[in-house]
Amino acid sequence: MEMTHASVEERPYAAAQRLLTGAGLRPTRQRLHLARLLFADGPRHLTAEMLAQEVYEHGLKLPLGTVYNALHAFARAGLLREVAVDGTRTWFDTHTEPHHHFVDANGRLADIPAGAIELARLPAAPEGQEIQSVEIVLRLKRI
Amino acid sequence: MEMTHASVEERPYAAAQRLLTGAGLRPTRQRLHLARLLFADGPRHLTAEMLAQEVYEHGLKLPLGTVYNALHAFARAGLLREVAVDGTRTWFDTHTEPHHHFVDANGRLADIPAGAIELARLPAAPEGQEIQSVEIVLRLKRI
DNA sequence: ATAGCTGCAAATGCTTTGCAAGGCC
DNA sequence: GGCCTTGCAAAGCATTTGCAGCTAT
Repeated sequence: MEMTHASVEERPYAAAQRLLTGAGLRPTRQRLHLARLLFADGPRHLTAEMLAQEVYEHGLKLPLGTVYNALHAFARAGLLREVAVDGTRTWFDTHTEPHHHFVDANGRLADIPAGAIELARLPAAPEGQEIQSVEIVLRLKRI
Repeated sequence: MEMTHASVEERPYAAAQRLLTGAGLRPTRQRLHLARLLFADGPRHLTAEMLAQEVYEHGLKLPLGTVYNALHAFARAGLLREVAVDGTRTWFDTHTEPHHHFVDANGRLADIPAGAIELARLPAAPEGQEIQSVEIVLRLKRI
């Protein structure tokens, strides 16, 4: 009787469960909620606060600290990527392949489609170092 | 007698004075000090705190708030450029021409020489917007 | 059982702001 | 004199941390 009820509630989390377990993360209730919101649809760009707000709108309330902890755990596990494009807040991107971003006048992010931007030449890295990543940001303004 | 003494002390500030006045900024004592440190030599990348520390080492002590005010005034006047490459602090760059940056493992910035990096293709900006700037960051790691 | 999470609240670090006093034109 | 800037301290924000209690394995 518990079983039946539980399975109805938990089925939607099955994908999230696999995702977390596969990444070596404990599938806690909080993380499952977050993963479901993050990875249900296509690529997303959001801040911890935006995500906490979404959680809240879905009827659960998570402390911001927990949301940060989870997001960092996800990022460490390779499920998310942190993007630093403005000095004030951290964006988390569910799209983890190398790609670049538009930043609009309000500071919102959008992916630049793969292949739409291309480098013709890269400098050599300074002595004793190597290039780890290339990040291109195109800042937009309204016409 | 005042005259002579003053001129000896103020001569080093002549260039800074012209710079500020030319940019429409009042050449206050604090700004002159800062401008002298910032623009004496080649391109520099620093944070408000680093600059305040330098001021202190030169025998004057400026509140951080004043340093921030001055840096923002300089940036508004086009003497500096703010660079957001990490989510925690704001870098100020004395090099105002369009150019790109290396960010090393410690978060320190270095200019990428003009021409060492080149774009082959840019995406179209989304509807109703246009590209204002292109910012490329090459993150480095130690080998 | 136990290593790892969560919740909460306090702490942190950078940056901004308010406002009275001071300085430049 | 009038407006802008400074100094100082307090406030603001996003983020992190400490720690007791909980939970997944």
